[in-house]
Amino acid sequence: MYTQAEENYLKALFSITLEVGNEEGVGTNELADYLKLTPPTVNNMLKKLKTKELVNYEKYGKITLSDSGRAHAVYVIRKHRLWETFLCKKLDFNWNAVHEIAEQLEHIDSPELIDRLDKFLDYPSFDPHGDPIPDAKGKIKTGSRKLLSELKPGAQCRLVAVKDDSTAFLDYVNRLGLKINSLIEVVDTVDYDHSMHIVVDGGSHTVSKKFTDSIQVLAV
Amino acid sequence: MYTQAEENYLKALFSITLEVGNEEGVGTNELADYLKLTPPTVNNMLKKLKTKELVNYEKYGKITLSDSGRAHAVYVIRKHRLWETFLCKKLDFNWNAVHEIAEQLEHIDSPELIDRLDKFLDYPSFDPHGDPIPDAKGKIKTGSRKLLSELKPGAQCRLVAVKDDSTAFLDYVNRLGLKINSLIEVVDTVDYDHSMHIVVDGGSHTVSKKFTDSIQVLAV
DNA sequence: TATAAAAGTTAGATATATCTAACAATTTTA
DNA sequence: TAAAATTGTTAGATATATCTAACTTTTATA
Repeated sequence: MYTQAEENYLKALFSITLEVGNEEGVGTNELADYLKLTPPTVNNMLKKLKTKELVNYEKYGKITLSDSGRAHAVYVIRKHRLWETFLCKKLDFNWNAVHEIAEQLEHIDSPELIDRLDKFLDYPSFDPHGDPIPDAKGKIKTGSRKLLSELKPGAQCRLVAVKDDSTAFLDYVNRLGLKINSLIEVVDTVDYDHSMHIVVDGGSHTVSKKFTDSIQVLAV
Repeated sequence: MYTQAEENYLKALFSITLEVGNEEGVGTNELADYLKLTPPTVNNMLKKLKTKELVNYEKYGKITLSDSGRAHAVYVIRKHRLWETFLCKKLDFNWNAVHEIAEQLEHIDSPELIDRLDKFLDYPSFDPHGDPIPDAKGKIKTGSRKLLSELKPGAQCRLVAVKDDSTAFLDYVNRLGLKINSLIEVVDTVDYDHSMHIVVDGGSHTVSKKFTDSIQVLAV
């Protein structure tokens, strides 16, 4: 099986590729930066991951995940997001307090445990942050995720994730009554500064472009 | 905090002391045997645990837990047993299938997680094997645990644990309809071979001394 | 295109937790 | 009580995952 360190590298490679849309691969320094490790450490581990055929990598070249590497990365993400969902839905943790615990839980090695947890949570498709949870076959529901700022007047959507972790931002989100899965209606936009009129839970608000850029939604 | 290895040593020391009733302390080889490690490995770790003041230990002497060592050992046992309870009660695992997974989960480091899990499970006092779960203050419900074979006719008790892991035995236990917390009534005993007449769930059975020696109960 | 900057690698050290082989102390027993 | 058996320790090796310092290759730029 895979060590915790190995799983962290696989997950990091998968995430960087997604976030940066980095098709051609990831660099050693970039990965080191992301994992908060030094480049030689990463270089070292890369050799190991290569002999295990989890990554494609040549000296001085870019790093990509192999098929088996990607499959396991997706499984680690599945574990992480299922545990986050458990922590929030069942243990009443606040959704912004679960990440660190899930970082530990995601390395527990028991496929049966994960399948049963999935069932116990009623096969959720999204975690408390609105990120999709890969299913048992590794399939990830993509949907048409957009930023709230991209929507036109008249559009309806549901909040699936936020892209800002600051307390100020999260407090504001809460104050507006926004939660995961909240229905948001775009009433109007202001051309001048791209601020937006939205309706949430019957309440009407005007929010800035800065704000709508940090809200990820799924069109209804 | 404590590493997984350290937690395993602490737990082992606590368990050996309990099981063997070993008041004066544990030997290096004994501990090595229990943990399935070599004596030098244990010797090495002991030095480390001593500098951390988790054990009392002098060269060639017996090993005992310090107060802080014992406190943490109890906490690890609390974590382990709460997770086992979760796996059985919530995820429908069979009670003899949860140990290995709990061995992993017990090392997750988050006191808040454990407190919330405890609450979620409604503050259980016993795990699925009938072993007591230390409470948040480290207090362990002792009760008057006995073997079923020690009881006299007329006595009533509840099953808290079994001392045999064989399939044959467990199948028999199931066939009798015995579960954790089952009420058992001792009707009669046969002097000749110490077999016992018991009533479980309205059903009457005659069981051998060999059997009643493997059933731990708590008097009602 | 030559040089400077950035990115990547190698070599060697450290910490943890384990091992085997050899040796030392303690305990048992003949 | 001396020899044998058991128990415990030391020394040195291995594997994993990390680091720093020094060096090399690639890329950017003047």
